[in-house]
Amino acid sequence: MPEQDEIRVLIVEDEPLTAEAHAAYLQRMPGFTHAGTAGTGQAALRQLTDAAASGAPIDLVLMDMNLPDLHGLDVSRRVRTANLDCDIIAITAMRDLQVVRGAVAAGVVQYLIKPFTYATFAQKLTTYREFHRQLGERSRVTSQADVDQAFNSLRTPSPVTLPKGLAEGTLAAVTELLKANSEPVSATEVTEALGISRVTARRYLEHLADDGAVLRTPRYGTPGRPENEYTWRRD
Amino acid sequence: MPEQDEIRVLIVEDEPLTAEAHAAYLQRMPGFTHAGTAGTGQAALRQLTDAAASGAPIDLVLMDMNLPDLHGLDVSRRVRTANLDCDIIAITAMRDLQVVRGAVAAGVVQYLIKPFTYATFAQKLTTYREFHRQLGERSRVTSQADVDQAFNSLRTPSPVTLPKGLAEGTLAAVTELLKANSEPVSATEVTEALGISRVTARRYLEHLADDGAVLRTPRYGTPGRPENEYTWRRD
DNA sequence: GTCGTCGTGACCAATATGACCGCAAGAGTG
DNA sequence: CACTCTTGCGGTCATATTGGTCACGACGAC
Repeated sequence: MPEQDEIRVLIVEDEPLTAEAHAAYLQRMPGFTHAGTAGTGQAALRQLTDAAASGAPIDLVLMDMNLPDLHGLDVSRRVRTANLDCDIIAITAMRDLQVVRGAVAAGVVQYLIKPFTYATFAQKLTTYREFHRQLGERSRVTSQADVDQAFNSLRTPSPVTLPKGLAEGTLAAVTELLKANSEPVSATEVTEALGISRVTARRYLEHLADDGAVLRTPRYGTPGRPENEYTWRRD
Repeated sequence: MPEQDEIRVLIVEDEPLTAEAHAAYLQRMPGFTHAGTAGTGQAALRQLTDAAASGAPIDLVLMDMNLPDLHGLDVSRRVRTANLDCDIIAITAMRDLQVVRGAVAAGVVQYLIKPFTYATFAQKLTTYREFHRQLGERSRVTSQADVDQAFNSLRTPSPVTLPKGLAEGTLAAVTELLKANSEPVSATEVTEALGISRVTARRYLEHLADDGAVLRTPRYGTPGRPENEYTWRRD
């Protein structure tokens, strides 16, 4: 029985086997309910409209861009025009830049490139669930910061790139250490464990925190400036 | 396509003075060109169509949501339907959550709440410029990581500047606690709940009170100096 | 050489602590 | 009953303490 706060998902995919695979992936994700599957753009629009009329609207669409009748972007635009209140995650094998740009313009919240692993899939859905939860628990936003936070929650944590001043090996070592410890780790502990300086340790920890890969929380209670603790977060 | 590296911006705003102010702000931002101003939704759509036809398309629209003829979200949807390739930054005084959700769905890349400072404005535009640059320098995306990075660059939180003596993390924790309790909270309770000292708790509570985010009322009846109570106020 | 990465040390910032001050309740005194 | 004193608790301030921040220099790779 789908609860009220479950996210109802429509899968739009013309290849039956792929659609089934996506549905199987979806079933492993808590908080999501598979509300249906559509093989064409027209069918998707019809199902969305019916669901909205029947009082059990679709919250999220996993939309393949390559459909037999319409392009996924066209379907997305029509969804917007019809004022159907749902979010869209684009799934495509196409790596065309114009499609990515168009997807952003069409209000796509996430973009998955086929083929993808379950881990990637789960990460995107978890990120979306966080976004959905944040917007659901308030009826009004009170400040710019609230809006920024909502937008920010759509970020995917994982892809860690290397800006200037950071080396791959060091980053790997820090990441490894964080993954090994389930307990929060302070910059000083990283310093001691890896034999690098406190400044360097902080450089990498801060970078990971900015990327969303680790959680940064201040620790109080002791005199002096509060110490930041860093925790690796799996989702 | 005669693409320049400058980002061509259309300002959509019915209040002439405000439109002028936005234009002035825009002029201070390097990399952006003020391509025109529209006072109504219809005029905006016309200018966008004309610009696309003339070979100098608009890249970005600063769209006020409150327009005399159409709602900004409607204009956005029509832009999508007309397949006009441009991004939209929403500007609004309305804090309705539905508008925020609708804005995300309509492919709005940033959301500014009026009134805003130049710093906030600049931050949003800088974020967008980064996104635009990332998508511009490649003709094809090569991996999921590339797409994630592009999406993430749209959703980076704004670095808020705090007065001296206050830390972002601590302020967030105090704010969170106040939002959670509908009952008035005393400084002592904040101390116990967060594990911070009374002095620190008071510094943040006073800051929030000065900002108008919380209400400060003295409580009598108990021996000793009257205790200040702080209540989060949701508008 | 030049660029990129890391360490060093001085300086800055955020917090806890504790002594002191101020305010109100309630007891004590006339 | 009125005035004063005691008492208790929160606000205020100065200071110690600790971690964060920044600029620059060292060192290795190309």
